[in-house]
Amino acid sequence: MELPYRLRRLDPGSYLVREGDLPSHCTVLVTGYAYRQKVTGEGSRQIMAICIPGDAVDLQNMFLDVSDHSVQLLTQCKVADVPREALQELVLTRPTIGSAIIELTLVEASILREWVVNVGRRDARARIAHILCEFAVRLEDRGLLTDHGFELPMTQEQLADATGLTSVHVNRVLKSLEADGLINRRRRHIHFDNWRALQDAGDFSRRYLHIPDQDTLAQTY
Amino acid sequence: MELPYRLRRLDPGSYLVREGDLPSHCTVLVTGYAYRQKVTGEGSRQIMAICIPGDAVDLQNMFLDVSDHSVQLLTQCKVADVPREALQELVLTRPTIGSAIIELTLVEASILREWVVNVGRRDARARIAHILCEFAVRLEDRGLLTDHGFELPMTQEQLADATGLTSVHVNRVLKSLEADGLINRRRRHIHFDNWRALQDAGDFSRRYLHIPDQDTLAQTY
DNA sequence: CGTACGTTTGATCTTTCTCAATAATGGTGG
DNA sequence: CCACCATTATTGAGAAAGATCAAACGTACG
Repeated sequence: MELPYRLRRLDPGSYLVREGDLPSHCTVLVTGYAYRQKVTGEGSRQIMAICIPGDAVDLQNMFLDVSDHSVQLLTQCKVADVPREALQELVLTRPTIGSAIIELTLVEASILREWVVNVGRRDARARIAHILCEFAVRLEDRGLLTDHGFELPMTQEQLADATGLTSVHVNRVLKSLEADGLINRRRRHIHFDNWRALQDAGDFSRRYLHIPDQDTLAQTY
Repeated sequence: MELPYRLRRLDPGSYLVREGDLPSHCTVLVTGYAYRQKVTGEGSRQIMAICIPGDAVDLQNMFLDVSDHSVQLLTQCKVADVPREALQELVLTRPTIGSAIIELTLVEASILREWVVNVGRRDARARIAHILCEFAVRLEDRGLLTDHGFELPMTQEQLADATGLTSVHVNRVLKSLEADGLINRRRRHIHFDNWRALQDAGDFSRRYLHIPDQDTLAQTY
């Protein structure tokens, strides 16, 4: 399958899609990180997903009309834009690809369900631990995990908007997780000192990510 | 398209899928209501979606492996089971159907994103108002809205589990919404006394539901 | 070297939870 | 039809997690 595409390099803070847009192409993150976001009438922001390299950012907009949320870059990114029509065409001519897209979308929905649980029914400590675990496992699946840690590409305020907390409280929880020996921080770099305990603290199970591979994080501990 | 199916009638509380299952068929709700649910390690429950008549309940399980959540009935239901293979086959032979399923799944994801916002960044009053609005508009779309109200098929405890609150607090908020003249309750029946104000209170906009039709609720007020 | 942004910390305040008890409501068997 | 039982709804009082406000401290970067 040879899809037409165009490469772009964008700076942190750029929008890939804005709520209300009617985008003409589907963007794939080649390198860098982004997040899906919505702002309430009151003006507070909620982040509903972190996009990592390899993620298709707006399948939504290929098959639906007006975008229901925004996607903003966390870091400098290289992205590939695929025209909307090309993708729609591909789904119709190659049903196998259609199935693959259904699968991608279903996994995304599964992750969203877990986010609802995280934000709705876990306390602050578990929420933070959970999001760290999720991020680590997803990165690992893409081969982006350095030894037992990673570079968290977001500020504590963004972490707060992803967990439904305030940045002040996120800070306190991070410090507490560190004090308890679950993680280790050097600037934005998170190292897992006790992966097992962090998973427990976050009530984390990787089932909902639907990643078939072996859990090497678990193996090395 | 003539899909093979089997009809069943089930009682409230029955499970259509359990987390961890590997279901062999996809269920469609013909009549009655259900919800998607997950239970945390601490034992608290979060409801992530309400299924209404006409909803396909586990597309998830058609294309993914082990189920990541449970689906339980709110009311007595009539359901149709379609074999997993039949549906997978259909997607491959009829790409148009594949596109339609992608679309369904994307809308479901959009609703989930809004739930994350609701539970993560709105206060109790707005959460309740929002979920009532969402339910009303979805029912309206299926032609299930009686004049300007509907029969809420869930207890206040279930409403609490859907909004990340406690049943006690849900009760207080409902009473306050009623006291302020936004809604009217007779047993489980909710009547919208001031649809405009309820939408405002819930920070509700129907965009994320991706329903093309006109908003008749708005027209009649 | 200064400015902007992000992090850290402390003190106080609010929303929502918890615990507990009472009142409706609906369904059931006699 | 009625008494009884199990849910569900309602209400009050006190407790707690997390928010808010405010300030100080780092660190990167132009």
